[in-house]
Amino acid sequence: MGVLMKKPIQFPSRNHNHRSCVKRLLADAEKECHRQKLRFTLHRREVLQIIASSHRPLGAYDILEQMNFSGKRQAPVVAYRALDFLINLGLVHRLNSLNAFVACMAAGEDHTAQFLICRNCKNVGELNSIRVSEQIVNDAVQVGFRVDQQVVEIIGICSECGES
Amino acid sequence: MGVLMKKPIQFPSRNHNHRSCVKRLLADAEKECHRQKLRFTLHRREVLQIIASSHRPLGAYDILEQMNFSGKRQAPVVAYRALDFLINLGLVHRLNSLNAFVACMAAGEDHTAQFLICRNCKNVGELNSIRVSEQIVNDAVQVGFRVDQQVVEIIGICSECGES
DNA sequence: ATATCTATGTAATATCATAACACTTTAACG
DNA sequence: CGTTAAAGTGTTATGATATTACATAGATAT
Repeated sequence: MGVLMKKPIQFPSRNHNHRSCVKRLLADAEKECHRQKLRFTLHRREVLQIIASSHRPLGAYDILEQMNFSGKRQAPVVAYRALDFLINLGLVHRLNSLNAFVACMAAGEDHTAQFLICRNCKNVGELNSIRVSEQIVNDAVQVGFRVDQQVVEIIGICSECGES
Repeated sequence: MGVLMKKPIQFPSRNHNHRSCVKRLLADAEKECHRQKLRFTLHRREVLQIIASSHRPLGAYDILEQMNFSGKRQAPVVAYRALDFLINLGLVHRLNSLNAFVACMAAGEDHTAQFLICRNCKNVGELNSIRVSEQIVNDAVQVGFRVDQQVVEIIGICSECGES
């Protein structure tokens, strides 16, 4: 208990309403861009909105398909540029094991993202366990390895899908 | 100490001789294929040999380039088929964050592979900490998530590269 | 011998991601 | 303001990674 458990992150429920996620993320983005004097352009807003509207990871080309803001189909690079921006801002994460992207559920909280990926419903949650990340650093140090970045992606079955 | 530390896996030294790794892996492969009545064909042997000759991760097309056994250049699918086979056998691992492949350093030991990837020398070691994998399972269970598979890839600086 | 399963050869294509470069917009500053 | 520098966009092309489909060949079993 105590400091480690300050905010247990839930796996998103199956019929969870995304509207509040979208709203919160857009607000976070605006605030953060203002603070860092970065531009929250239309492409960037559009991509964030698309990603935040799903807790399923989306591929870059899935996102691209939904980018109909301007009416015409955009080139891939347009999506990738916006994604890079949002990832650097910490609002979007890339799932290496899926070549896909999800909105961050703990934006601004400075975390080492650890993902729970449900094989059944495809939803993604964040574990973000300080105990796990510290254990990794401790064990790596034992072999003289200095940790800069951790990729932790856990595949399994979420609670809702496991109930059946 | 005790059971957890039974075999601390070293990060491979920079000028480590790979010949013994290759030999051991090929022997493991033969043994395992014989046991499971699988065929250790020439393509499979060649790919394993190429991968085992490096502790740097190799892309599928890098491997393909070195597959000159038959003299002529092979189609990509040839490398991928052999890689799939070797991965299923547990002799090769895929690094999701690099889209690349490495030989397993703990073949046959039944482990959840966790990788240490040096940003500088590009060598890859295996951490394979039971404490880390158990911590992941424990923390996931807290949110009702059943873990089937773990992807743990740690990027940083190995001891040799950190000495400077 | 022949049926069956596994592996191979080959071509084509799908999927994911970046490079290069000209042009436009924004912000910053004298 | 007007000029300049930095950041963002549009467009085309290409690079990098991975799979599908299907015909053929080899191994194994009865």
